Amino acid sequence: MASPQPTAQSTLDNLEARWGERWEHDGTYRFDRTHDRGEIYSVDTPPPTVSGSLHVGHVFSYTHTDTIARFQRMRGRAVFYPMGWDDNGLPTERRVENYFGVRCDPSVAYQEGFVSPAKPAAKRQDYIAISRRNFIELCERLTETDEKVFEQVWRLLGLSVDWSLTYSTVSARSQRVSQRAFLRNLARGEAYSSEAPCLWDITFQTAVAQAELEDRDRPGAYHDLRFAGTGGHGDVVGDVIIATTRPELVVSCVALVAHPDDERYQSLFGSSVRTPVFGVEVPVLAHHRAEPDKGTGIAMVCTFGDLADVMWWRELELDTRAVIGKTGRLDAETPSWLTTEPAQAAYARLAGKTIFAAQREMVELLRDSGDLLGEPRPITHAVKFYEKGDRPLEIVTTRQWYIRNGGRSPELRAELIARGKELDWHPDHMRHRYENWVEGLNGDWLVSRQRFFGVPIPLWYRLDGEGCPDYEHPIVPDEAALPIDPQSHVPPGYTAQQRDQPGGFTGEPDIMDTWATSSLTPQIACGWEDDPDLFARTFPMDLRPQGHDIIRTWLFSTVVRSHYEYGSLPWQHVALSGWILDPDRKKMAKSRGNVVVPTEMLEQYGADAVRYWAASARPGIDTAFDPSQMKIGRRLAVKVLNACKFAFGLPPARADAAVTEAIDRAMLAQLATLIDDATRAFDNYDYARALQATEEFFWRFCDDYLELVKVRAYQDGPDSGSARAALRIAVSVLLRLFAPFLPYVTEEAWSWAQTDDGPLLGFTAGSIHRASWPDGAELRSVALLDGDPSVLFIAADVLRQIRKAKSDAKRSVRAEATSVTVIDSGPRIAAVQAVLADLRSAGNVRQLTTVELTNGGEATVDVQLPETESVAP
RNA sequence: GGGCGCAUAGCUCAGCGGUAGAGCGCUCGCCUUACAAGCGAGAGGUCGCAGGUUCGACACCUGCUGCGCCCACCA
Repeated sequence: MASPQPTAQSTLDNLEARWGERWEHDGTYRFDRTHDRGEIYSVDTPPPTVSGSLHVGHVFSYTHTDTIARFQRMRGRAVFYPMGWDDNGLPTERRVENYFGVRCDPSVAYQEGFVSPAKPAAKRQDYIAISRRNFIELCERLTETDEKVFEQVWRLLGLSVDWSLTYSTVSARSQRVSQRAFLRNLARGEAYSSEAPCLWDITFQTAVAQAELEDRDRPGAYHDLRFAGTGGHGDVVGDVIIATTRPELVVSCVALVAHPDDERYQSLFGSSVRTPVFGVEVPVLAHHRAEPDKGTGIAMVCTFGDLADVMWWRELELDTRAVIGKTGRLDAETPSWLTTEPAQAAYARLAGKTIFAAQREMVELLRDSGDLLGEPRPITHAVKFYEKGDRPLEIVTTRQWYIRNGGRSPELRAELIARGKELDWHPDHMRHRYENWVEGLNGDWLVSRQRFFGVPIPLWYRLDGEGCPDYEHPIVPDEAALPIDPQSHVPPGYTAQQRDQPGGFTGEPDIMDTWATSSLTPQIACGWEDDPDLFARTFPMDLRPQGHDIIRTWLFSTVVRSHYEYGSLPWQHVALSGWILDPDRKKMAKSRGNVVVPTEMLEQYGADAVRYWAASARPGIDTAFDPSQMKIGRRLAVKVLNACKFAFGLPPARADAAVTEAIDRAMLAQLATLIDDATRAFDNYDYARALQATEEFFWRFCDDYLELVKVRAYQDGPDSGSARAALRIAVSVLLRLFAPFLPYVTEEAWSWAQTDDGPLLGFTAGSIHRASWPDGAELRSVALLDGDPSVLFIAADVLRQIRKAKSDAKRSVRAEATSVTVIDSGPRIAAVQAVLADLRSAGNVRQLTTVELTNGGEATVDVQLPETESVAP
């Protein structure tokens, strides 16, 4: 065994910088693409959104993935572990706007060499309007610097990614993949465009998808409104009272709907009533989705107040009377269906107003007309919001692009649920969220966004003689020409002069939703079409790590795209990480202001310590941010260095030294079991259990085994070789078991060995992270372990009794015991006999005797300490 | 309304048919030739509640309670 190097250190100082540089230089984590698919382990790393800074939650979940990647690498797999940057989409746009004080206005001309203001304007409305091209240039500039910062954090944390594989979702290659996949969806009829009501965010001026919605409780009020009967269907027809939270939408009312079995409204079905204030005649209809318990049991259907309205509008084939536009204001022009002078006058008071203002005005109108019964009754109700927005969504009819996802097809839905069942979920119960989501889909996936920074939808439309686009037959680019921007590229067979001219063409203005591109990360990372050889070796991938909050978005959409393109899953395993909660158990989020900056944490505790904290959390479990766990991790890391310093400081073992002593063999037998446990846990993606088992063994190893054999290993006796050989094996194995969690200290200690013992038991040259994962069966076979593991437990028990006696007497642990008598059953006495010398030296016992119990009796350890001399009070 | 998860020591969490575990915190000790940023010892729990299965239940089953999350067309 080598003597300790002069550089051997027992602190964590500077390990990250030193080894980080070395790993980069040696290409320790470089992917070797010469392997076949079966020898490769490929990871579909989540590309973090590059719009600000990483936070503790990132550090947490990416560590989980890294432990698995490191385990697989040590198991001999060629690990394909890329990093991606999600620098495409709304978060980036927002950050660029605020960072530079600009906003994108497609009507503004491009400005060569645009320089942003030194300091952004204080108010959003004062931001400088710039062209789309200028805006995108700023997006690219900012994401580039953000990505450098992110990479530094990941390197410091010790992620074993191959940085040569890095991709970004807005790169030309990603755009090509995204557009190609979309065009193939289109060609197969999986993508289509449609003019239809969709959820619209009036702040961001874009349509949003079902997966991006969230409910928020908002105050509202029921307004009881009277609809006047029109008569003409018999004298029983009278007034109808409806309750609504959206009185401003009375002008958009197209029907009243009640349940077919609701006795209160039976006589009204088939008749019509007049809307208050406007006097528009609307039918009273029956539909089974109306709920007698809600409001007055009869609903005002408007185009469109909520998704229920859309459903009734579609199923009952109602008129369309929309007045709310994309800006969230009521149309300035008087709607055509208001034919009477009083109705037009009333609308004039609403025209052009925001929804909020229009509601106040409308309530006044209703009050004046006497159609508002009583006062509005305040309630709290759930309202749909875009998850990134802060104003309620409206429903606006627009032309949008969709990808079929089963929302309108039970057959497709069943196929996608079946895909979910094929997938190995870690933890398993997370599969319910997937099934829940797919079963609850109520429409196809809306992928077009009316934004600027993203992947353009690669289509043009022919314009007829009047300049109207032919949306049914888009002009499709050749795949070889991708990526294209229909706003600047000209379709084949046209000239630039024909853009937006009658008889010419127009480019699709929309971009794709960010999920439409990130749903293709396996294709992007694995080089779909661009590098068929790489693709064949890495796809379908092995692992998708991600947060459980994006099952409905990222996970599901990736499954959809792969299902279409390959008829298979994109990966076999998905590992879900939980969230980091602050100490109050709230989700840590930038908006809450409770975010801890990862770099500070890494500097304060060290990367290994932070990784220890992260890896202690069971897969999928939300975990409180807890610096005390990092302190424990730091302690563990220091302890590993110190234990190794001790082991390497011993005189070298002879090359042929055999493990002969019972206690040494017992320790190795336990070690073999530990290897089995840790390996099984890792194979099941339970890194936390592997860490816990290893850590538990390690502390016992230090406290008991090391103490027991220390003296024997130091001295040059006939049985010293056994202890030294066993220690060497144990240190080598433990370092490797810890390596996925504590890459820095294990690498440091591994470097002290300086020799190459061969792959099985000892140390191998080069990085520990390229060493082979230990194998319990091999350890047993090579070390010929017929050892009885209980010998170590029994010896540790007796040692504990000796320590307790000294502790009770307030003596030092090293204080001499004049005599110790172990009284116990036969087998245990035999074990004690086998380790007598070690027990005597570890306990500093002058005379150790054993007494075998017969006929029951109590097992005890009797410890005699010398009389104390004068003890000062 | 539907689904999922959780409930074990003061705190954070393991365990899971066979006499309740770890770390932190707390108490009392100890300079011990790897480690005082360390080491040793100790106190502390009717394992949410109620039934059931079993020779035996913290663990398995049923119901309940509380907390959290996911989903839902929320007039």
